[in-house]
Amino acid sequence: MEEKEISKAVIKRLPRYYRYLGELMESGVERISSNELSSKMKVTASQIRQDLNNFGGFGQQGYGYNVKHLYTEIGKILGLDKNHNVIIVGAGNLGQAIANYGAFEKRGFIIKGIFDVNPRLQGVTVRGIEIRMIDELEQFIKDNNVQIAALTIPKTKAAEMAELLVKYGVKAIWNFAHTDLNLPDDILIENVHLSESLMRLSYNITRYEKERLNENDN
Amino acid sequence: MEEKEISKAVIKRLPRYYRYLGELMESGVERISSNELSSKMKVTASQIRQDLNNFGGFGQQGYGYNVKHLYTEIGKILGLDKNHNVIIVGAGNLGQAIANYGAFEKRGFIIKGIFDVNPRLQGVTVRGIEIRMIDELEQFIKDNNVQIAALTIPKTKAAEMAELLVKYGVKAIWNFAHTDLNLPDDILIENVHLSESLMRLSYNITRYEKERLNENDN
DNA sequence: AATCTATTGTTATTATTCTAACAATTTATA
DNA sequence: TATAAATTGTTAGAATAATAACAATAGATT
Ligand SMILES: NC(=O)c1ccc[n+]([C@@H]2O[C@H](COP(=O)([O-])OP(=O)(O)OC[C@H]3O[C@@H](n4cnc5c(N)ncnc54)[C@H](O)[C@@H]3O)[C@@H](O)[C@H]2O)c1
Ligand SMILES: NC(=O)c1ccc[n+]([C@@H]2O[C@H](COP(=O)([O-])OP(=O)(O)OC[C@H]3O[C@@H](n4cnc5c(N)ncnc54)[C@H](O)[C@@H]3O)[C@@H](O)[C@H]2O)c1
Repeated sequence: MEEKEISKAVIKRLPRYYRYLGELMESGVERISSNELSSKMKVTASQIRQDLNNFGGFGQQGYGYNVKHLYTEIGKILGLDKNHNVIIVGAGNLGQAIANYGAFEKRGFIIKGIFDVNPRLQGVTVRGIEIRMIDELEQFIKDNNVQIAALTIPKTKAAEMAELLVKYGVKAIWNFAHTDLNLPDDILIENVHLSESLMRLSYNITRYEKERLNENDN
Repeated sequence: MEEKEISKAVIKRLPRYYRYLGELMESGVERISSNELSSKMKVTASQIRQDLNNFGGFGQQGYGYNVKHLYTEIGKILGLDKNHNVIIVGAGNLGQAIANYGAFEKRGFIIKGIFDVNPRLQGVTVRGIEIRMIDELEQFIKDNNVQIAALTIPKTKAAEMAELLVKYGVKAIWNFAHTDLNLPDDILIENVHLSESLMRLSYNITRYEKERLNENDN
């Protein structure tokens, strides 16, 4: 029985559905139609139905979707029904900000440890989690079944560290360093390139200013 | 003279071209063909040529692209040749991490001020930048020609604060709160939804594990 | 129980994005 | 200076994604 390949675009939208359904659930809404959801989320109802249908018929004709059920199902699809063990590599500004953010744990992302090379950070704790030195990394990953490593170290060190993490058994890297990691195909990479995001904003500001100038010319 | 609309997909790739060209420039490479760049960046040469051609013919047949020139031109397209005044609203974990990150200034994103509601933070400085209280916000935005606000406050306050920022004259919001902002069409929004990024990783981990199980069944 | 209404699942159509192909043009070589 | 090689800009074609349409079906109404 072969699974139909789900397009990347659909996956990208799933967390947003999940968020909206969670909010609806919290405010006590029991059922919702693709049309109502459409106007809330500002996407077409057609797209909602098609997206959801990739994973099976969660709705009922004439009724709509049961909010709680749909929320749970999307959660399962996203793998949020299971815990994921996470380490943070690089206990600098960003690494500590992430470590301090409690909400990830609620979604099943358990921050097991934080690592750094700076000996002055050894033993310091962030939200009760101890910062450890790199020499403990290998053993720790194996002992704690670490799946995900958040990589928050300078870009010059990132590629090398990523390879080490993979060697030690990490399966997925959440990469904040401004560089592309070249790792085996079975290693999952999710890049968070904040400066690219800021550049897109800058592009749009620039374009918008240009447009306004052109309009004034007419 | 009408400008051809550039597709979102192209804009999303521009910062990555910019990064690669910057690195090539630093390592002294003077010219590059779409084919060479293609193998470095792992995208098709065809796409590179088509992307760049949206903005004009930067290359030369038989020669390729001049790295420095192309880098400069893409910088201009992205609006990186001008400074942008930025404030950070929310001096918590994330807000301070961003404020502490010096590299944005090098690209022309000047962090002018940091704001919070917590009186205990008043006067504290981050990388020399003073944390101010919200009552100074309006005047500060006007005095400093602030274009971009990084929004790093809890999601329950984000929508309200975003409206305030717009009212005071901010043109673009870099939104880290986990919520969609509904603002006038001429206000630019760039969302950084970290938990969505983490959920995508979780989805892929889950799917990959499933695939391996299926393979073993055969 | 029959009919009407709402709303999905699914197929068809349209739009967007990506890749391939190649003529035009420049540089390098003989 | 003529010819060959390299490589772009651009057009054509293929693939992917989004929207629209509608038949099928469940629930509500009479
Ligand atoms: N802070 C931001 O807003 C921001 C924005 C965009 C990108 N980034 C990127 O995120 C990464 C982290 O940024 P930051 O601001 O937290 O930097 P930072 O300098 O505050 O922290 C980096 C930490 O990594 C540690 N480190 C260095 N090499 C290491 C190694 N081999 N193993 C383990 N730890 C190591 C350092 O000791 C330091 O504590 C950088 O690549 C940066 O470019 C950060
Ligand atoms: N830290 C992370 O890793 C992370 C990850 C994902 C999302 N986020 C989101 O980013 C935002 C900030 O996260 P954080 O970890 O920095 O939170 P935080 O609690 O550390 O900081 C929030 C700051 O905002 C201030 N604040 C509250 N209301 C304000 C207002 N009306 N005006 C100005 N300041 C106000 C608070 O005093 C506090 O200093 C939140 O929306 C959070 O959900 C953070």
